[in-house]
Amino acid sequence: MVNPGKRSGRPRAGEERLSREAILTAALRIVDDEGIDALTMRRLAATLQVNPMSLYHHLPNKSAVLAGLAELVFADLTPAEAAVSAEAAVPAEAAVMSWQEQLKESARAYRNGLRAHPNLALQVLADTSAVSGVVVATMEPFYRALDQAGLSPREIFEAANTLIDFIHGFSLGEASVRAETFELAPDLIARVNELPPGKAPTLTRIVGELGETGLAYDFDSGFESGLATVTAGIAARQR
Amino acid sequence: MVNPGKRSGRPRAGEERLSREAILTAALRIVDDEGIDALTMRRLAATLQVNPMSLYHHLPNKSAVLAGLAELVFADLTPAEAAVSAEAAVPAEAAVMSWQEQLKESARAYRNGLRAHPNLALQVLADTSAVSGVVVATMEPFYRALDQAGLSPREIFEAANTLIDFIHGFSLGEASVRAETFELAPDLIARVNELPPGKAPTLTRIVGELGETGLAYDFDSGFESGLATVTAGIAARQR
DNA sequence: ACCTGAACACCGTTCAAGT
DNA sequence: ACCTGAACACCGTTCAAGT
Repeated sequence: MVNPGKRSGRPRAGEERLSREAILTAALRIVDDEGIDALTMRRLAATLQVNPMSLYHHLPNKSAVLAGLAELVFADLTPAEAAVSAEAAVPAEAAVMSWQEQLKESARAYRNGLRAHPNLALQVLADTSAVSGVVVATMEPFYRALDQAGLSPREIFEAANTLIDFIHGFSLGEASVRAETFELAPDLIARVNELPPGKAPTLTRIVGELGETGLAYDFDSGFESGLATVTAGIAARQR
Repeated sequence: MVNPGKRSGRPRAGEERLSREAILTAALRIVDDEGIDALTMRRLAATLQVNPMSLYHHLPNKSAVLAGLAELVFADLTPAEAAVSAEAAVPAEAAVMSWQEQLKESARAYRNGLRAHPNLALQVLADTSAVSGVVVATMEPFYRALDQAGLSPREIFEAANTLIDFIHGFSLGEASVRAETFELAPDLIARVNELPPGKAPTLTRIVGELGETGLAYDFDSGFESGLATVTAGIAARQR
């Protein structure tokens, strides 16, 4: 008679049962609202008004929950047109975009997908496991754009990896800042000024000159700059 | 009389005392040998033959231990010549290297530094906090090479960020594989073959063609490829 | 000043028992 | 089949007490 909120035994008829999907949805909510550390099996069970052990009937352990969340994020990240049948997939505007612009658009979408759940980004980037088929489907737009650039299969493969690595590294920094920790770029100036003189002379000089012209760093322009560089590098190697 | 290995009270004269450095060294050993999950305050104290609470006199909490480890890794990563005085720092061979080759060499050294402690890579990349001055000193070789390329301060800043983001993303994938999880590139072929047909047509076709020519992926060549692309991109934007 | 012991408020997970 | 209660073997950390 204690714990009136807790059901016991089999659920009442017509009541929604516990399911892998319901568990993952609740877990994602906790992570989005309170961060990754707030996600514990006991806490998760409590929000579902269920015994902690009930979860283990739908997911084998906690790391399966985390892997499931990573999968959810990548599922959202898979572009809508990929779900449509093969041929009619390319939207009208895509036809008039250069392959460079297509590649950049794909990269922006990928980054935005990772930003949708900042508290989970680290987990997703680290644990690219479990992601099953979902994560590879995510790479389709990159391959499509690079295919139009007339690269060889090997070159497409390597160019896609390079671009994705850049996005991952960038997103890592971006996620770290959101997680209230330090990041290389924005705090750079302050840090450099604290360095012992002579420790990094070129860095000190360049950053000093940057400061004079008034450096306004933001992630969006940083991303665009990197994207332009990587794309130009791919184009340069193509010729 | 129980726990004969445990000292109690003040340490005997002449015996080495507990210190922040001794704690971090022991912690790094545990992480290198048994992985990041094996590092607990209690376990750490046990290997130091000390009460768990003794650690808290030298480090405020566990995350300070992890931050300290990240700092250790970056300290090893700082190039030796940076410690020398400013002017005479550049070694003889550097003078004959092109800025591109200097940049690539710096990138290789940075990657190798991150690989030195694979079990810690994720922590280091995620928690770039705490790294204090150590991490920014790490960027000096990149700035030195880019400065020789004749870029503007702003361009140097952005190019360095882009290259470092690429290395971080690449190292993340590399570390994940060592941590026995899945990574995008090597397992790609197997994964693609399991995709529902029509889900990612270009990807499927390209990877299929890759398989025919016999794809042998390894991280070293993947890194070199990405490095060449990013460097070419920087050079292309320079002109 | 530095170290310790006991205690608090948590964890993830196993296992046997309920309906 | 699905859910539960109690229990096990851990955690990080606070606090008061020892030397």
